[in-house]
Amino acid sequence: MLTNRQLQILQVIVDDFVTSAQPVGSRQISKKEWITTSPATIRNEMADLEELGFIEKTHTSSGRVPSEKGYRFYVDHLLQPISMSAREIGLFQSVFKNQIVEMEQVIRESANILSDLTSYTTILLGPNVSKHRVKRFQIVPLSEQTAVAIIVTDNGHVENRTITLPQGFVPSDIEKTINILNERLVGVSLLELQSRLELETFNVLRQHVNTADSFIQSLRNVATFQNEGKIYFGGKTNMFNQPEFHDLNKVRALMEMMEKESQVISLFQHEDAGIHIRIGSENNHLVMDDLSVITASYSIGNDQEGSIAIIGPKRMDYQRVVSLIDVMRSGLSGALSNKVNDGL
Amino acid sequence: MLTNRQLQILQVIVDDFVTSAQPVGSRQISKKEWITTSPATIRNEMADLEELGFIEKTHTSSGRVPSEKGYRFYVDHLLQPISMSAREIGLFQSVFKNQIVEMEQVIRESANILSDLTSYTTILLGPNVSKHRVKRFQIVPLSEQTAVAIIVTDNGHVENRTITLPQGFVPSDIEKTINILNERLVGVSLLELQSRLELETFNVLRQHVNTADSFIQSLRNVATFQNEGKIYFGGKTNMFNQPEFHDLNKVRALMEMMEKESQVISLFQHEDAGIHIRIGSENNHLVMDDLSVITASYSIGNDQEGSIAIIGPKRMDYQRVVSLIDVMRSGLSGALSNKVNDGL
DNA sequence: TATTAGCACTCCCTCTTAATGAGTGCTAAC
DNA sequence: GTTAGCACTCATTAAGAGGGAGTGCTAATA
Repeated sequence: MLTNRQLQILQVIVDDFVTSAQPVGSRQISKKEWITTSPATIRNEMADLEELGFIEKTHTSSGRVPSEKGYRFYVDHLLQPISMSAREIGLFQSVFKNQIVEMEQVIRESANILSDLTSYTTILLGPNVSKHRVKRFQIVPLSEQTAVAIIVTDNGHVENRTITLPQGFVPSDIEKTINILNERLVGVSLLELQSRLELETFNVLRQHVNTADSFIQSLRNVATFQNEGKIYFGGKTNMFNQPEFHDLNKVRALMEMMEKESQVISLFQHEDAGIHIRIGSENNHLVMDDLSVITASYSIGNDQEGSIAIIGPKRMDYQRVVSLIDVMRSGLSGALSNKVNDGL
Repeated sequence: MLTNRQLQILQVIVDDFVTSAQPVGSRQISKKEWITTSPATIRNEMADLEELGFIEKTHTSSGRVPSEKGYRFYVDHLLQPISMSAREIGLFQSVFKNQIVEMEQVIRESANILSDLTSYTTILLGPNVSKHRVKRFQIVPLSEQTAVAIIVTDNGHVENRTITLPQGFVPSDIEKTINILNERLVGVSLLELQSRLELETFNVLRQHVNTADSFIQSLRNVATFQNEGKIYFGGKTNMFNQPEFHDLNKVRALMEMMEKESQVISLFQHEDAGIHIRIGSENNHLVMDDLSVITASYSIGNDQEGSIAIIGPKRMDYQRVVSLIDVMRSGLSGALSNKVNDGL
């Protein structure tokens, strides 16, 4: 168990290192007015803290730097919520109050604001469409052989695919197909759509419509959706400002990671909802060893969610980011749920 | 006018510098088997070439490097088409032959292949939708107040917007609106759509439908499209491999540029069609001073086009890239025009 | 007259060395 | 338990030396 004085010292080390990016020495700590002991005493305490694994040296005679364990302890025990400045609050309100029409735009703006305020990189995961429910099917023929199939969901999301029509398919066949699909599948969630099609709808189609297997295959494709929401980035190049990223290889690795959708998505995986902080190697990804990720999820209406992530150096201003992400999550939830209730 | 020997020497300097990224010295040039003169003579010629502005030194006693004027001359007069390897041809065919369904996917893959083959960054501009023609309007109500308006174009492209319905708008009003829109606007290009709405359709609507000005405003929004095609990137991080980009600030500036849509679009602006090469400062953009951009356009069907750009260091393998981009342009044009003819 | 060998000179790059300074750990005194 | 004092470590910076690649010029050569 850490003594009070050790807690104080650990806190100063983390806080100072977060702002300066320089190893923190005993003299520097002793300068804080609320620290009354001499540098020598602090050095003894630091030796203990190091032995316990909370801080480490960059070389034999350097100041101390928080270890991952140190950050973890700081995040778990020393973090205190801070309040936001008027300017920040204003910025948030500008996105949410401003009657913005499209959900997509709200999310996009949010990502930018968050990255501006933190000067870290922000990733927003849009809501997963798989819980939307079908509102309407439509098939619009383009030519003898092709048509566009459209699904409108209860949230106003529109999915569309180009499909191939069977030989000899006539307009009345299209009408019939549309009717069958709408009769049977309106209200079904996109997640269930595939299985519902297989289990019943295809059979009905085969009975009533001059159809072909290739057409059914096309419809199968229509019902296949991306499993995850769309990804929005804010401040992709912000990491260039961080001194720990003055190394080209690191920047490069990070940039490459962000180009790969699956790797980005994996940053968001969590057992439960709430605000999560993953520090350095806790991300289980070599590229992320020097980075921390703070994630939270926001909700839209009753059962849909999206996620927010802020990626910064391990030496991240956790207090601030946690506060900001919390405000953003509730702001987004509020703004977007309203839209849903309005039927949008 | 340059002598034959000067042409030869300039060519060697450009070719060698392109592959090695190192200033080229007289001795190195004299080693080429088809160069028969001694280093001393070559030095004299180089002094002349330098005076004429085609090459320059990085410092007093360094080898020579092509100047922008030198590259320009090389590109205009010394470039010879090269043939592609079997492997490369195979790669291209895999995108175009493979019966890929969605146009978007073909474009995306093309960007990746091109960046893989060149190890530069590729940008593809999707076709501009403004020349598509309306195939069908659809309005799907979501709630009392909101609905989704959908436009399907003759190419199978789907545009959609959420709109607000006027108070007291009933289903039959929606039916009427859909009919009016489809009667009057099918076949109109998206470019003209706005003006056609204003000139006639809105008046008809006002006569037949219990409508409101807010509704008309919504429809106006529906007819507003992005002016340019979608942007696809390939090999965004390839520039990290180029030795001239071992400077963090340059990489950063480039990355930031690529995040800004308008700046990316401006790379494509050209008076006429065909393959264009812009070298360094010819791009009129500070960030691009060390970069060259080769652009070409591809066509889809009769009157739509998209563009291809390859961004590399000024020290770019112009011959190869020009060949590749030319193959890609005709391949893309062929593949996508077929799709259009199939009605897709 | 065009070409070339020879040579002094320039500038970059790398390696070494020395000086500086921030910070530590330990010991002994308070 | 705390602290002053001091020897020690290591990163960082600056200055200097040596080597190498390449040039420009001059004088000799074909």
